[in-house]
Amino acid sequence: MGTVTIKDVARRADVSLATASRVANNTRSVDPEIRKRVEAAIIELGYAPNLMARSLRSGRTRTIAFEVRDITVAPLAGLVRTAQEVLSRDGYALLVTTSDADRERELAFLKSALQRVDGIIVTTSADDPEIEKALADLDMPVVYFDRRPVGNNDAVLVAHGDGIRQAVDYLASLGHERIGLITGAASARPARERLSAFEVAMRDHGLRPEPELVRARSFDSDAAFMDASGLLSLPKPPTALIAGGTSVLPGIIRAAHSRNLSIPRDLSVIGGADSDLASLGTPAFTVIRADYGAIGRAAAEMLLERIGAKEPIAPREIVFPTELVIRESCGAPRSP
Amino acid sequence: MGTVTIKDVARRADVSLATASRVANNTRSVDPEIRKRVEAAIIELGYAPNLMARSLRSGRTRTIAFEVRDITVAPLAGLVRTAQEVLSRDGYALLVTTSDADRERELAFLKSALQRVDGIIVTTSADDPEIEKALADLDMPVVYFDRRPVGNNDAVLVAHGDGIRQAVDYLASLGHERIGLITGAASARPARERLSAFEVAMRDHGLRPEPELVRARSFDSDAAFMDASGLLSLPKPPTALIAGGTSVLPGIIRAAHSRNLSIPRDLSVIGGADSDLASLGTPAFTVIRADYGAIGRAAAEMLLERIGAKEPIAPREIVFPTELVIRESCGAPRSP
DNA sequence: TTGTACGCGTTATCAA
DNA sequence: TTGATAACGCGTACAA
Repeated sequence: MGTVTIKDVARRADVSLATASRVANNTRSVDPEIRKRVEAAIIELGYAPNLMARSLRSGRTRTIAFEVRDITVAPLAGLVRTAQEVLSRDGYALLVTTSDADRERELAFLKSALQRVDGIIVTTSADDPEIEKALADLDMPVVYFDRRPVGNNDAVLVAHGDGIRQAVDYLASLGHERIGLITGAASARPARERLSAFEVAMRDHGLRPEPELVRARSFDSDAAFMDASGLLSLPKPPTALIAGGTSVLPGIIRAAHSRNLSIPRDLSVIGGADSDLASLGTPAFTVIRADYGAIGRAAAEMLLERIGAKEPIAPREIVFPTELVIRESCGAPRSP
Repeated sequence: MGTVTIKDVARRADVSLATASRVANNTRSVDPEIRKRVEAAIIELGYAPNLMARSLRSGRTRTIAFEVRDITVAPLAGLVRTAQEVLSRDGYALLVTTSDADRERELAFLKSALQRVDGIIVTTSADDPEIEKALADLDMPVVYFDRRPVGNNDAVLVAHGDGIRQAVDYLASLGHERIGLITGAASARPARERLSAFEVAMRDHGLRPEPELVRARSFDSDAAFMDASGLLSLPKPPTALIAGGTSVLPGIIRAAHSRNLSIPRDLSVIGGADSDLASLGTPAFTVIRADYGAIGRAAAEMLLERIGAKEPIAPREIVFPTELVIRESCGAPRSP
């Protein structure tokens, strides 16, 4: 099909290029009758503005980039899904990159994004001065997920600390004293929040947070398996384990199975996010839940607001609550 | 930062615009010394070509669109993940859309993609003349997932039929005769393949595929729950259930739980894809597995080949095998 | 209110 | 081999 341009529309409606453009963009006022004529031409010819030409002119691309650590992690996929719903409603396309938290790939992505998008949503939350600088240099709106915003930007955050507190409260109420925590590296906010909340919550219950019962290394399932195995083979193993991250629960379950430990009889377990495995596994797992769909929506909405704003907007942070969904994976500690 | 254009490079190197462009694009031959000078200027100024201008000129965007039914379905997310790895290696960005198999959204997406991308990967596999037409009209390379290609295009397919055959063979070998199948609507190839393979496989074992034991409605987990509940409340319920789709297994498990049926004692179950729930649930579930990562890679590679091809390429289809991973969710049928 | 003309940054064509 | 120049399609400043 020979592409139809605004020129064709103008010719067909027998008006100038400029007038046709004005009608197409609803800018300035145009004589009602002429407007009718142009609109008819647009429809007849099936005119659609050339996005690249428009972007070149305006500097806007109507595209958003979403940098996600790993799209196969269900809550993150949920984030992408709802963000995309919101964005497409406003005619924005969504560019997705899985970075695997790899610095080089993140930097390459940011570089390529610069020209392609009007704004960015970032989920990789490790602190890294170089990446922070790259993001700051971008000079475009950024929404941070689970990370303090850099520069004049927004953030959507999960109250991971509250989640851990809820979990510790619950376990303590069941009588647990040796509680273990497995989470990601402390260089990222989610793990950091969990670690410090863990410590405070334990103390509040008059318990000593034993350093040997805490592992903060990786959100990866295999790493969690090894961490859990290590904890469970301690001379004095924990009686309860909290998963500080989505993929940690599978690792803990594998470790428990491999040692023939029964949950919750031998070990109480709290998952870091809800999932099919958590709700339908045996036992059904008590989990720390957050509404990732709502977070994705909020991130997209904040970004669009900021992109469309005439006046500068002060940095905003929205903290989303966690909820402890109590199921059957926790019981009283086994008598020593 | 004041954008640096090729004009600036030309001025700095004291050459014409054209020459600078030639060096930047490595097109035509350029005097070695001049080339040196221009390259130096490019580096000094930190020149990066403007993608929009380049796209406007060339008609290429170095972007691929990936239309996925639901990004939160793990195997599909895996597809996106590996496809993106391959694409980004070649400098391509990836536009992702979750369509929810909604016709309107798919059509809108295709329309918006037309201008934004050089090629498309499509996973929604329902037959729909209007969408097929839209895809054909697109006049750009398309790779179809789990669907016969339309026009001069490629497809990556899962051997769903083989998977069902493997499942039926296995269940028959355990002595099952009343085997049920729950899968999606037959308007999509994956379900269609499963249904016909099911019928053939059953007959091959001298069994009658009872229509009342087959449900082909939706891949959705809630729908699967209702379908499974219906089957299990039949006067003569099935002794084994095959999940023909990723999200069907959770539905079946819920239905079994709600009726206090024990797997595999009261009911044998085979999952439609591997997952945390399948491998770590109780019992561990026998599943039909496929390598979705490999499929995503293949799809991306075929698309890039076709985009870069000078000569027309004949339509290709790659069929990926399934493997029955035997675990503990199947046993002999309960004596009637 | 309308039209003319320019520039956004590239790449490609055509002479020199 | 190099350089001037014309598009690509659009939006808008400026003039009418």
